[in-house]
Amino acid sequence: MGDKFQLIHDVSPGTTGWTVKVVVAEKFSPRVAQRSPTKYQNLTLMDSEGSTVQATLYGQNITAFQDELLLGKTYLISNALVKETNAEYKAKSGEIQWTISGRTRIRRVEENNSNLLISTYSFTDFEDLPKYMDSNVDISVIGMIIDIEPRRIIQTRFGKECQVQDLVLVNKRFDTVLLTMWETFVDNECKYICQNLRKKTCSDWKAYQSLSISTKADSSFFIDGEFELVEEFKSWGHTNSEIIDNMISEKHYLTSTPSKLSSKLSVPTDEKDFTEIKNIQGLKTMKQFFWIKGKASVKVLNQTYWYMSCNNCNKISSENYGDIYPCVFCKCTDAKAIPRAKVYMQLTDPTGYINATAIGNPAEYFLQSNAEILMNQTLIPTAASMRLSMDEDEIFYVKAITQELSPDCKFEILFIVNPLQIAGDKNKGKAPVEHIGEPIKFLEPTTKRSLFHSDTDDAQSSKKKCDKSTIEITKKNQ
DNA sequence: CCCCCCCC
Repeated sequence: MGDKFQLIHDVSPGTTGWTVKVVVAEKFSPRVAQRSPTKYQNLTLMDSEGSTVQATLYGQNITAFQDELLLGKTYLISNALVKETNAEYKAKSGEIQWTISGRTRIRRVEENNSNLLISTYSFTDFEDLPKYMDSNVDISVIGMIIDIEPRRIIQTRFGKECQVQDLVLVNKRFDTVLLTMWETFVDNECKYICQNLRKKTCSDWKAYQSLSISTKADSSFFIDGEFELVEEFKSWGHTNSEIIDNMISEKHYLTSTPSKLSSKLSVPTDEKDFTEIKNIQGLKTMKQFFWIKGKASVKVLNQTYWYMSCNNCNKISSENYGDIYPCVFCKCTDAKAIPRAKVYMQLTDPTGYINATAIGNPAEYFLQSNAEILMNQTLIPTAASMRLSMDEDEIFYVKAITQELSPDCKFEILFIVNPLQIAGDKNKGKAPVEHIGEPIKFLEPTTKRSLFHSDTDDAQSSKKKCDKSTIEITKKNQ
């Protein structure tokens, strides 16, 4: 890791022009927020000195960046949103968190920093695992996955059905533990692990993973994340492939069955470790279209009237104007970064007002300007530089976006039509009316794909979510 | 058909 970049500690809220080189040290499962339909995903990023910062992705960014931010890989990151963690939730003050979004610039660096990652973890020996039962502390283990059992369905003591799948981990002393993956870990990690195991012949397995594990009070071990340290076991696995092959063919590790310990190991007892079904079902975004006749005006002068966008999909870009780049959202390889107008304004008619956003054409039409001018304008605008309010009524085609668990509606202006233009002239009826009268539309929640890997073909991964796995200690194999 | 920046 070089030193010509800033370190994580150098970056505070308000710091500008920074670039930090980081390794993705942990990548957690995406989750659905408890009190809103928002999906979020936390990452742990580590700089060259081993300092870490929590980075969070939201919504569509989770899938957009799933192949850009890979576990254990190194990146140059700039222009993340840096802020202090919410005082409501943080224990200590001054804790910093980065939000990764479309405007965050991320550049892959071909560096192997797995030694750095390893150096910051202390791994618990398999034989010491029982000590940590009930201790409720975080521990880490490192091992190589040498086998995976078929997935199975179990019933918890609460009668809930869960899908689980057992993995066999081996350490360098050839001790084994059985690691039970639960629920979404079966959908995500196990599927990936299976693929890698299947690809190889028995003597050449190279799907080495380690797992960070935390213990909970009910004696189970939960996996709450994943990291990957390939180098650690690569040569070891190769050197010892015969022994490992033999372990697998003899299935020594199955001489002790999980059921021996299963009475002590269970799914979480704490209700908040389960996601309530009401939080994940019926998460619909309701969209409704309608017309308004009234006036628009800018009430908040000090806003950004443009954003840099992909010329293919209009989504936000972290590139400079004119640059050709691969868009993470539409996957267009030669997208061009161009400015796009936007404006936040107030719509009024005699009965009241709403706040609304316009983007692209309607924004340019209302402001009587264009995106390039808006981009280059440095001062807070005045009525001389753009239109800030309307003198006469115009017609607005508005979309309402209601989030079921959110109290307020958001409005977006899709089209603006000047009544004079359609009054008895040839443009009449040419307003873009294809959405008129469109009934309420229910959309599926976004981002159904597995986050770690792009291979989720079964759609049942929308089932959620005790993102937990237990580890069960088996007898040593020899 | 996109902006905002959301969670523990």
